[in-house]
Amino acid sequence: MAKNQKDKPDIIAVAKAAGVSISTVSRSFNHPELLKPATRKKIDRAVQKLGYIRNRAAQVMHGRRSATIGLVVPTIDNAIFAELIQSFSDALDERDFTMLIASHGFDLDREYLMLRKLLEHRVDGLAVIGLEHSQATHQLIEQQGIPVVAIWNYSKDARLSCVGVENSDAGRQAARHLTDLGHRNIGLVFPNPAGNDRAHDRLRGALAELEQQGIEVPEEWRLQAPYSIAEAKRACVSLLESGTPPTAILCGNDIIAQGVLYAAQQLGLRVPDDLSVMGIGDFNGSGEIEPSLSTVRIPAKRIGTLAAEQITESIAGITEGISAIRCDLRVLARDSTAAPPCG
Amino acid sequence: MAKNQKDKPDIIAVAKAAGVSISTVSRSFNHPELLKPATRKKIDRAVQKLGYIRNRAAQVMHGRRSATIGLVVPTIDNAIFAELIQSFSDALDERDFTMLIASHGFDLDREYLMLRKLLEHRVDGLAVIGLEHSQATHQLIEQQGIPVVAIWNYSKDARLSCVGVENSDAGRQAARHLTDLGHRNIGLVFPNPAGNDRAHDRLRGALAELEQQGIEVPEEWRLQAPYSIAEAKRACVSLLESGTPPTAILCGNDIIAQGVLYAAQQLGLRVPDDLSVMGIGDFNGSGEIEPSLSTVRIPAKRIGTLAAEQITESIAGITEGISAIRCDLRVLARDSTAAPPCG
DNA sequence: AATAGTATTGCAAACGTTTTCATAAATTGG
DNA sequence: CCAATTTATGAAAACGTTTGCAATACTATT
Repeated sequence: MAKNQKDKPDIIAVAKAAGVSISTVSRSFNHPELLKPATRKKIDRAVQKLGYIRNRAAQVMHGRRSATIGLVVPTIDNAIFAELIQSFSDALDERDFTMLIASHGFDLDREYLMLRKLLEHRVDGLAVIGLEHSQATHQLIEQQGIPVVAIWNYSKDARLSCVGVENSDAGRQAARHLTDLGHRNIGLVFPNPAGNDRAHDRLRGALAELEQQGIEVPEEWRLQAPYSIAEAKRACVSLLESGTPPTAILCGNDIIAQGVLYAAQQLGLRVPDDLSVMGIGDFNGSGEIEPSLSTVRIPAKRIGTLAAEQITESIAGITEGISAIRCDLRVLARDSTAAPPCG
Repeated sequence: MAKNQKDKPDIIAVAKAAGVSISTVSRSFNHPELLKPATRKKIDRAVQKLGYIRNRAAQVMHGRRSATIGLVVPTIDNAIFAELIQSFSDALDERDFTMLIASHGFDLDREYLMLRKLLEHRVDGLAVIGLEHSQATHQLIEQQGIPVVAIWNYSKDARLSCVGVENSDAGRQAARHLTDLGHRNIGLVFPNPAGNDRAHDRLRGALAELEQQGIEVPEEWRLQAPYSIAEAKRACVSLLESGTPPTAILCGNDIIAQGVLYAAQQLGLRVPDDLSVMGIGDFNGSGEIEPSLSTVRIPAKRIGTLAAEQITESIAGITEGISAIRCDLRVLARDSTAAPPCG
């Protein structure tokens, strides 16, 4: 028989059933070593019988941790964020935390709202993506004095603790890989950098590297594409069909690169013979595409795990102040890039 | 200056600052229409000034909704679950709920633990994937009398409210598509069905359809692959290299299909001329792969949205009892399937 | 101007825990 | 066998809200 909403057993019911006081029951959960084994057993049996489940809300009210962490991401439905979220969640889980998650669709004003929402639930810590946030967000964090970790982007003098990679470096390395192969005519397909410091930094890094080598990228070779294979593919087709296509395309992430790869295939261009395609990210499956995608590996799993460690330690008071952890990048030269066609 | 953890302003501080009673402040949040506009303004200003954020935990203690829903999935890092999670989360968000999420890695015993964990946080409702769960899980749900929705799989006489598709039908339709094209030699690559009723049902449906048509699938053409492009690709290479490969491969989901596609490409097999590949799911990007993947479309977004509606309505008491919502499937015949090579 | 409503606001109990302090029980040493 | 510890348990305050009920301040009617 399904019980009615209201008659959820509470600690008092357990105490009665076990024939002990409330405090004793509470202790059996929080400091079991203080109880006589016999008492503990009595309580365990009562808990079992009644199907009692602790009420975290009541604990929180007493000033205890909520044992929850809030994560706010631009979007969940994104190969590499999904990988990150998974590892972050797993690592939290090992530490007995639960994850509250919210997404804002790359809108930093909505991000602020989501943070507030999570704060209402009294999360013990907060994780956000990237280091660029609205003024209101920074103020909120400052004011609440709650542990926060920024994931994905790294900067040695960040305002927030962070765990991530130097995205400008990712862009630089990707560009460098192409120029090392001899490319001088390079197209750029990146996401909209507004409110997305990862994309912004990558693009900046790539352009810096190219400029340093005296390479200029004409306006018509710079495309903007959202995070979508379909749209990247579509956007790219026109670029490749134009009279003078580049010999290589550098993409802001592997999803875009995948779209570009398919666009090339559709147009009958051979990769890498006719066109080199370079990604950033090394998403799940990037190594299995045919031709396998050259990319700059960003260790999503590792970042997620480290971020979880950082935030929980910060909550436990083990870590003090701001810490910045940089994860290494490395170019994975696979089969989608090669020297440009003889020229 | 970052405030100390402890001096978070509470409703009392706000009341003092606004020069009103605690109850009035509380009302300004929960029944603003009862307040004189002037009073409301005073309170708003005080809230603003102090940076007050409501404490949901205290509300929960008073018997109010926590405004949270717990979602337990096998894994977050999975193209189609990610899409589902996103739409579920978005729909919840519109209804002012927050999502707690946990994953169990296809281990139904861990699923039970996760549910308990979420219950400790007093979620107002619970969502799980599929209709197959451990005995303990069913008992827990029964006993707690909490609204639950099972997502992804549909059955007209399910023990739980559900929103999903008839997975056996998905398998059947996929098989049917191949046989309609004339295939009789069909390989099967599916995930491990243990604790995964979606995969199990699809496989069952496919086999039923094939059997009905007098087609038998030899043991060596039945492969098991996890949810991974890389592993599916690897597993499939050996099958395709064997002396007598099938003319078509039916895959348990689009990720596996993608792996199979790449395996074929790697081996120089032309799809669909030499080999047809059929997926199930219609993941993001499946239509853009070259060749575009034929598949059975499962409307993940729609399912997520409906599930969110169902669970929130059930919490609000609008819906009573068990309801089962079936979403339609349809075959998307794209470029990865064609008639078998002349035989 | 007095009365009857009605619109606002305040008081205090209740929600389910944890924890400090106090007390009772058990153990130890002499 | 008693005093002195040490161990195990209980009583009650506190946490930050919401809400039923009571009180007060208006408004509209006569």
